[in-house]
Amino acid sequence: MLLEILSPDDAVAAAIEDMDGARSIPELETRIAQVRDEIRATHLLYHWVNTGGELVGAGTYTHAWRAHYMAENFQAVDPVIRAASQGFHAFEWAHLDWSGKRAQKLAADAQRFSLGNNGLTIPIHGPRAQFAHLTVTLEGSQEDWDLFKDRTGRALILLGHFVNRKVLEVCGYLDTSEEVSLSPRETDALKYLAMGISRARVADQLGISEHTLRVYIESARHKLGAANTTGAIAKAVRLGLILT
Amino acid sequence: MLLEILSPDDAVAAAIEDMDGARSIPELETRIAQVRDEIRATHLLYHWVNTGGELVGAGTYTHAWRAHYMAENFQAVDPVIRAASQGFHAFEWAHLDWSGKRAQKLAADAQRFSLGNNGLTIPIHGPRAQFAHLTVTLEGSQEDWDLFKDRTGRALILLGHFVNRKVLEVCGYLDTSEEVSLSPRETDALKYLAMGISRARVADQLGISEHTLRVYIESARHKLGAANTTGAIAKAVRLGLILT
DNA sequence: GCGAACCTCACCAATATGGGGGAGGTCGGA
DNA sequence: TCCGACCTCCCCCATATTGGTGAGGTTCGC
Repeated sequence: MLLEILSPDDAVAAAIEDMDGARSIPELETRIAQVRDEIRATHLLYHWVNTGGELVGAGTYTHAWRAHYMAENFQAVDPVIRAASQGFHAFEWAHLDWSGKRAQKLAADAQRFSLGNNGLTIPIHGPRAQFAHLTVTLEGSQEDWDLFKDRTGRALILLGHFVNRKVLEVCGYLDTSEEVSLSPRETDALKYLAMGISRARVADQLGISEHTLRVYIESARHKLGAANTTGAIAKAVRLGLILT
Repeated sequence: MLLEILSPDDAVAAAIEDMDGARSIPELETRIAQVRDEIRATHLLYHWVNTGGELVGAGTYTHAWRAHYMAENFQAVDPVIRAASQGFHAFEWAHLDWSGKRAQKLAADAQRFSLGNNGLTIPIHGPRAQFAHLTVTLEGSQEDWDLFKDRTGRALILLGHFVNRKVLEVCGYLDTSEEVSLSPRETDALKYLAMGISRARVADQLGISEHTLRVYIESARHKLGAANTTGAIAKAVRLGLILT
């Protein structure tokens, strides 16, 4: 019930406050391990999926499992990642579709590495298409799992929010030099092109010539540091510069 | 302090639970009005900014103000919308840059419509580039505002999460027929093109011919229902089908 | 065993894009 | 008052893209 969110395990409350003091990912990892111990979970993991570069995560999964997960390229077939990227609600692993061959291998390997037979994942979406998740697992009976969820499930939504907030701070994701400012016409140009409208029709719609439209496209493309229009539009969408 | 999140105003707690019973946007609006009354704010508003179509919002702003805001196209220059779309942390209106001429008119008009001289906005990012925010305002002194923030600020983060969750349910945003499944090669093709790499180099990188690459591009474009490659890539980025 | 999905490759012609170059007018902030 | 940013428009030429068409092989789930 929603009320449980607001009266969570005191240990979680204290740990969330402690989270704010972390100054690096390793410090965050230490605190996440403490929360895991205090809520008596098997594992607790924060994972920022689409950094576009180095892996950003903090949690109690072993290095052996992380290495194995990467080596097998499990992320490409992980039902958890897929569900989290397309969802907003927290969900249980048991409710996912594990029928694929590679998904079954992932499940079997996860069991072999003792990740826990019960899992709950909270999707986290941030600005500029940032996508992460907070996952908690528990090795135990269905009864234990149900009690565990009732006790901590909702507070973990808040934990996820603050962990992500802290990660964004620590990584300097928000005070970025990537910030680009497009003029209103440049924004319009990209927005309509992103809708798949031809240049001729966009020019028509904006009441300008195709030559003029091209000036806006080229200018925006340079501001975004993109090699071509396609790359510029992909970047603008990801940065949230064009809202559609 | 973080601890206050976990022990919020009892009225807010009850209202959050009540939120889950809403079955439509108007019912949600009724409940948001109740929360506004219980926390003694001037206004409380949920606004889904990029629906790509009809306005989705629920809150206590007057219809006169909403009509005026749209007529003046204030969204294009609203520092609140800009800061929320690029951020993750809750922020106060006073901390924004209102120096622009149009931003100043927005601020003046907002005051004339009695929106409240103090405002706090909580950005909300959902799946598939969904972007919304929960805003609370209070007409009052700095002292009143500081006390108000301390009392309710953190609980509103949770309120925002659940209001958005309920809106997504009510609108059927998550059980969408927009769900598209791209094959691994189609995904790779779009991903590299989105990075601004030329078709020749993408083909090179994937170890296939340009003809083959083109088959993947065309196939993905049709799956996405896009008129051209640019539109297809914009849609794939927005839907979170290509993670970069 | 069969069928759908995926992966692979090729061609022609018309249209679109991009790299360069040129130009002038308006508005708002310092 | 001046300057930078924005808005507007044009040209040439080389390259890339797109709308069509054709084809064959492999894998996996029912």
